[in-house]
Amino acid sequence: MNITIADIAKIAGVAKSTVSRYLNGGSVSDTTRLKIEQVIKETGYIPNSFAQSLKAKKTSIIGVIVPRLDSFSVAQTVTGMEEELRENGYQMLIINTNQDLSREIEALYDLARQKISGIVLLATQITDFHLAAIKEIGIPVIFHGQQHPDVHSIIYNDYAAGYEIGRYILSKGHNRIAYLGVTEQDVAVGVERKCGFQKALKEQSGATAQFYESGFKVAAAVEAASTILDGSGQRPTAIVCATDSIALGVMKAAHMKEWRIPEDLSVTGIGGYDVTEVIHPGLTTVKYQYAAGGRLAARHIIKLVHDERVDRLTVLQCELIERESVDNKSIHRLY
Amino acid sequence: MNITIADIAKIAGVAKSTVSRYLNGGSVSDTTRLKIEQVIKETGYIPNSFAQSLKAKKTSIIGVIVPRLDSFSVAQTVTGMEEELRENGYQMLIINTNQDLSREIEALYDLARQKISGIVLLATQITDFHLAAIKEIGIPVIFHGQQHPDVHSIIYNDYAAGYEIGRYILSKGHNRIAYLGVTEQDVAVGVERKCGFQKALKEQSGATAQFYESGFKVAAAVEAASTILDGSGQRPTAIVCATDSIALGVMKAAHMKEWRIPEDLSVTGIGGYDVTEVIHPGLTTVKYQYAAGGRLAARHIIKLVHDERVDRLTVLQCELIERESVDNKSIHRLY
DNA sequence: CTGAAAGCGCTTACAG
DNA sequence: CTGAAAGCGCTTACAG
Repeated sequence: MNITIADIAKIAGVAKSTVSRYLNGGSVSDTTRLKIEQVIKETGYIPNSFAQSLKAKKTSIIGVIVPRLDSFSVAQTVTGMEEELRENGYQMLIINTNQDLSREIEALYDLARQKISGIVLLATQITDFHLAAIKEIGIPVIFHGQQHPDVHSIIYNDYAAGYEIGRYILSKGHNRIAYLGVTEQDVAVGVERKCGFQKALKEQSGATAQFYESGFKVAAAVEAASTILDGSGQRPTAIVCATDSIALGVMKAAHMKEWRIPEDLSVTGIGGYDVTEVIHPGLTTVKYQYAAGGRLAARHIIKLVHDERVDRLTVLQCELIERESVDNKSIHRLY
Repeated sequence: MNITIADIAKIAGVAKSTVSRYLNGGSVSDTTRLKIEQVIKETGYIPNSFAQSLKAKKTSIIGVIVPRLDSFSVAQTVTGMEEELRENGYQMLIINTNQDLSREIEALYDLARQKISGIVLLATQITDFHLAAIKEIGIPVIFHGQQHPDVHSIIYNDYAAGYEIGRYILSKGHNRIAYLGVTEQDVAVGVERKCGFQKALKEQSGATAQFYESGFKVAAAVEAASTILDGSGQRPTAIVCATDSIALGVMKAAHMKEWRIPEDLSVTGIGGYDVTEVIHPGLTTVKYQYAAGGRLAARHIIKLVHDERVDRLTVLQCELIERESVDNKSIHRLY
């Protein structure tokens, strides 16, 4: 393992620079090429990429900072990103911050120290510390999932997603709706989706909604939903959820109370996780193309690394998927 | 960004070696320390980790080779691994091979070239090429999920999992059972689990089972299950599935045909994915501690990197979780 | 405590 | 086509 280019050169009876030239596709005579090739094969020589990078002053590694790995959206995004990166000769270094914002900042500096070529940050919140770090490290960074005017960003159209799902649920005649969202600190998921929904609500005279908040995990949603369903006031006919995970939690809470879906309660999600298609009843939701989003982020960061122009902001569209979790209240039932 | 230790030294009026010593916690006088600290702060100096690694001849990066990222088990495993690695000052470089075995071999060499300290391979199949590569690169490698006597391995007790689930389903009075497994090329999932199940079967006189094979994905399982359920022969009262994903597919197929679970068909999985708890009815399965397995793999690879002793083979136990997807045929129903 | 010098393994002009 | 030499940015004995 400790064979260096000098060893190869000595054994092959040539100069180091010749070996290096061979390695990098420079012109070498057939005889020396054959000789070098053989020695490399015999010795099992593997170039030391540090030394290479030390000269080249960069790696072909893209850093990806994620808040967690065990989430459908992140896993899909990262999968798409990895494929695109690999196809373009880049590797992916994943840093999982476990939802710790300060760790995101650290990660930014860490990656810079390692002369990563570029960074994609799957953001949940953007703070001044983020912006300061990005400015200081001076390597290309892309936000994915959240946006900021100073940084290249790729987002999903969360506002449209909320709006579509709102229009849909209202078109089905629901007017006692509970909206189960998440913290407003998450602009994309907590604010945009809700605002989109509210816009739909405003357009429909006579419709009202109650707004609630849940954590991101299924267990938190189960709890939040139980509170809503046990509520003393008017019971909602539908719960609109900011994410599919939350919708899953709501469905579970409903099952536990033996409410039927959609007869007793309609439920919608946002995200389009695979599992929403598999469960019964299938969940009506808005599908996000996470893998495609990941690929796009990869393509953009590669362009930035090559100093090519990239749109400051890219908005990815999404699509309503109608399944069986919403009851139609606007037609008269036969029985 | 191009500030080097030499710049710091010049500005601070000291030698490079002094700066280096400061950086590495060597003894420096208070005055020079203060001076250096200030210059570093002013310039925003970030050490070049290539140069560092070039001397140190190693990184603190562990490579993790995975067949895919968008799977519950992989995501959990990797999450656990990343936490343990980070807590010990290591970073994780993930390579996703997208189920392509030859890419696993490439990845092994790639990682070696980058002087990764160690490698964890989430294996599905082990070939001679793997073994040859591992021998050649000469850095520590751990198999996770599959075993081989020549390589440090961490596996789950797949045989016991199959056995437990077999005993359980038999104890519930099922005797027309379909076992829906996967390719035997995957020793852990395709062979071990099935053999465990078969052992349970042999111990119970009069019980028989039909064996079928499915792909790993839900969609493949839906198809396989449809074939079983439409079969001309005796219909099974239970389908035992080699993974939770397959069980999810079976449940979906059953719903599509309006078979009730568990009344018309019992279903079991193996894996213990989060979603199996959330769906209705809850899936009876065998829970694998994926995150803990990932942490353990991380701990082991770190030990190997430090030349410490590690058991050649570690077998992780798992636990039956009884939920609502299995009917009890051995009691007389009241109606 | 501090500094000059050599070296980690590679690449890159520059001569020949 | 080939080789000698300098240099990438850092660390590490070795003197002082």
